[in-house]
Amino acid sequence: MNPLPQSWFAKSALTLAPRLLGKVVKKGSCVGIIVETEAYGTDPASHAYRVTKRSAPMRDSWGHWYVYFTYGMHWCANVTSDKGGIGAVLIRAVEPKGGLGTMKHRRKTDNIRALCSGPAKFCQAFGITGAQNKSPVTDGFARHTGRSVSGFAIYDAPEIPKTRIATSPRVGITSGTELPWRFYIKGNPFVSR
DNA sequence: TACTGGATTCACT
DNA sequence: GTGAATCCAGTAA
Repeated sequence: MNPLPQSWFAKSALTLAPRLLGKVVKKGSCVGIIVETEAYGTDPASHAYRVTKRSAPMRDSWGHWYVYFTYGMHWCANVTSDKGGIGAVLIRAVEPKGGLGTMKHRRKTDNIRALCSGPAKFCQAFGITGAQNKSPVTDGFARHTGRSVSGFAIYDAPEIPKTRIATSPRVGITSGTELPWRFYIKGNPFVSR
């Protein structure tokens, strides 16, 4: 299984979000399949709407992790996208495939369906914090530059057939005029509510 | 410097 | 279905 190359992420967030479904995310012993993503356009609710010091990784690069802290207690992991633009795709849910013991310990639950079925749950289960912010999504990039490998990467996997992908605008976020788009694998029990 | 609000989660009713 | 927990980033003054 090969890490996705940096160039693979040089597409718009709306294009990238459904194509990330089915890809494999690994960090240390933890392994999972991405089953739900979310893409924002120019919604004022999006961190990309106004580039600040915090959201600068979205402007400066693509194919990097953009990890931010929210609600005083949760981390959320995004993959930066949009070559020549500004954007990121939020990883909302992952189907656990490896390192379940570690995930259960971090999440303090034995309920496998509750391990990664939410953006903050995913970060907690995988031990993702601000330390991973701005690190490249691909191990290959790290090797190429000689930087230390983050150990936190997305690996290639067969495309999910479009017929298995569902799309729905996210409700409940009313600050903007444009709703973020949620993509998920139909029937997968690990997607968030 | 102080204040406000948030891409969430979970316990409780 | 509702509300509390919690603290950082952004903004206004």
